[in-house]
Amino acid sequence: MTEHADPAAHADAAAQADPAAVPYRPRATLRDVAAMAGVSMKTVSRVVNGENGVTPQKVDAVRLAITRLDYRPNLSASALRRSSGRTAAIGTVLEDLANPFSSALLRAVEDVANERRVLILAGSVDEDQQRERALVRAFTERRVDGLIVAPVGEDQGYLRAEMEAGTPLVFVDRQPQGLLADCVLSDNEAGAGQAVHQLADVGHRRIAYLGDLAGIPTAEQRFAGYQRALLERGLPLDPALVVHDLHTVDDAARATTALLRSGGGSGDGDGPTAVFASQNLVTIGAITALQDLGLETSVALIGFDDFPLADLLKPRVSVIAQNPAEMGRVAAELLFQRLDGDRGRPQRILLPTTTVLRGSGEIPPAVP
Amino acid sequence: MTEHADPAAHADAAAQADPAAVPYRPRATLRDVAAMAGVSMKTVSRVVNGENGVTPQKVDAVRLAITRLDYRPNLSASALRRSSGRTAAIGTVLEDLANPFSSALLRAVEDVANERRVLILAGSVDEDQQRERALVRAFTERRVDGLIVAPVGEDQGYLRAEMEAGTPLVFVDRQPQGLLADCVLSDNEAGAGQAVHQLADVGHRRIAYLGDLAGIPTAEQRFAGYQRALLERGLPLDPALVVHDLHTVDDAARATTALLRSGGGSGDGDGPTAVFASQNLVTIGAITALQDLGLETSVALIGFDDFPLADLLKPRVSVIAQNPAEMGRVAAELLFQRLDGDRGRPQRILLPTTTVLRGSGEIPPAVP
DNA sequence: CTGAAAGCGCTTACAG
DNA sequence: CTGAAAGCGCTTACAG
Repeated sequence: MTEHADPAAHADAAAQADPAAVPYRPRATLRDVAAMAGVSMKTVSRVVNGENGVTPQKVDAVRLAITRLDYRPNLSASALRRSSGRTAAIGTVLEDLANPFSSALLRAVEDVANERRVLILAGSVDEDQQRERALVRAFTERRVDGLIVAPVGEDQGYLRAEMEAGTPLVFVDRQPQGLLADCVLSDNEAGAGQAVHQLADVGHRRIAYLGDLAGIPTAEQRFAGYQRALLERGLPLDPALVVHDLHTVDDAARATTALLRSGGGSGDGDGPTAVFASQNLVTIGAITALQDLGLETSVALIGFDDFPLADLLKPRVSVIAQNPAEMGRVAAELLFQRLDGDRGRPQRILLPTTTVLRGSGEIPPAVP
Repeated sequence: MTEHADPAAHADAAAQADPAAVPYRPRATLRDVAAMAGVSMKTVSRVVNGENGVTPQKVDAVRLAITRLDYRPNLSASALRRSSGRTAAIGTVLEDLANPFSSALLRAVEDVANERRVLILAGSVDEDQQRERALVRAFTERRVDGLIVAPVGEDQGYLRAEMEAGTPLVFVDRQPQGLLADCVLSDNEAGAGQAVHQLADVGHRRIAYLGDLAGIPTAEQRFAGYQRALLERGLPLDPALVVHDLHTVDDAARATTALLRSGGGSGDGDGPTAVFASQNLVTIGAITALQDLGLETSVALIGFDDFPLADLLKPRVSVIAQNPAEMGRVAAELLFQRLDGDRGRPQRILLPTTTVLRGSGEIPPAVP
């Protein structure tokens, strides 16, 4: 207010208050603490690291100096010199930190790491091999203690050098290619099979498959499960009911609409009477299309992967649920087991999926 | 297989293949590269950092050695010695990495940071002040270049030392207390006002407020907006229509049920004819309750904060949408602006909310 | 254009 | 119980 009344005074005040003129206060170092406490750096180091064999008086003097100087140890410097070299940080490379699957997984990793006071570096790859490699490199250049990776590239052989250097590595969601390493996966094939069996149990014989990009290993496994279950049920595999390469909600909605228009969902044409959507976004696209066509209560639907609010929709959406949090937890525990020295052969852990019947997967085919 | 036939052979094979017997290959250092290339460490350093003034022959020799040794520079060591001290990593302290708001925000921060080849350390506080401080401390001990914090504690004064040491700090979602610093917030009060005005426009006079823990600043601001809008509309503030301290879906569902049973949602009692749910989980709880009571098409509802699938529910759910991605982007850009030397006075950026009318917010009160 | 010496902040490996 | 010297992997500040 005063400043506006008197520009000159304002300028002066600003110059004086100009934060750029105030140099940053340098951080106190171990040496500063030692000087203030009147002891050697080694003694301060002992106190900071909780080693014993320091007289109480010196401990107090050091503690006081630490408080007064607001000393924060530099963990990078400490890790550099330490024989273990541990940085107490791990890197997590995921598909997209914003999607529910990745973020639930990340959160579970965090919870396990947190118990050990280990921090998380995280990044998204967006289905881009270059990003995967760039992130891994960036993490290793910072000497993370371990890596959890949801691989997207076609070859993870480039990680061999890291493994040989002793950096534990656990893959999640998708199996690594060209490298033998720990991994934690959903049992995609069995899960897809469960969906088909459920739909067949209700009486469906024309079950559509809506799948993600055919090159993705998880998509392939789910399609394999679909095929195998049809076989087990003695149902024909009708190519007209199979659509691959759907990667967005819109893709899936369009494909669903086309499929149902071709035969009607009433069972009286050659269209499907039930739909298995092999992935989250595809499921949502299918729901959108079913709603638009007014067929949501007459065509059965089971989606792979659960999603929030699935039980608030009408009908409630039945799903084959994965457990990303469990995947993250198991992966992190395996990683720390390796960090603790376990050098047994690489493990491949398959996590079971859960069939969650809420309504849409129980709709029977219309009786002609 | 053979191993099972001959346990001794197996043991032998295991001993020979025992990975614990294989020592990890130590990582190559600058010194190793220099030795192999026949140059000094300084020359290697120049090549690694892309400085010029090195003869092409030496550059080639160094590059060759780097490739052959699979050399990865140690960025921690480099940062320790560098005058800037930059670690090319920032810390992000959020409410819960698994919730959609936090994860969308984090992802946006990542995208901005990624352009500058800066990495993200991230952690969840779960509404716990201790965790907030512990995470901040852990991040600063690793000398992150900057901090983005969604504060939960009642006082952020403890961060003053960090700011004075030159670590830029940007708060998101909630305003810091006891510290003047940059922050990026949703305009909660105006957003809540928009909701009430919309409902009043449709004819509602009895609008319930379902709120989060009363101590949370954002909840307070939303309640303030609710009150102010009622005043502007000349509507009475009926304490019977106000419920605070809802923090879970179940809390909210119970409160909604109680509220509607008390007067019926039909407008003929003294219950509400419309509901303003001030937070995501509360909105979902309210929807659950409305559906259970069969009132979802007769009681109007507007939720604060958008959520996935809101437009697949019946009726579609109207919301006051925040923009967590924009919040993250703006916060990150502000942070990097500070890192680039901007030492202007702290900014407080208010992000506008958007009213998204999808159906539930347009339901008129029943005519008695 | 190139490199030897010193030092970032800390811990190790000793010696007293 | 305590501390002086050396060194982790790198860059700085020089000197040639």
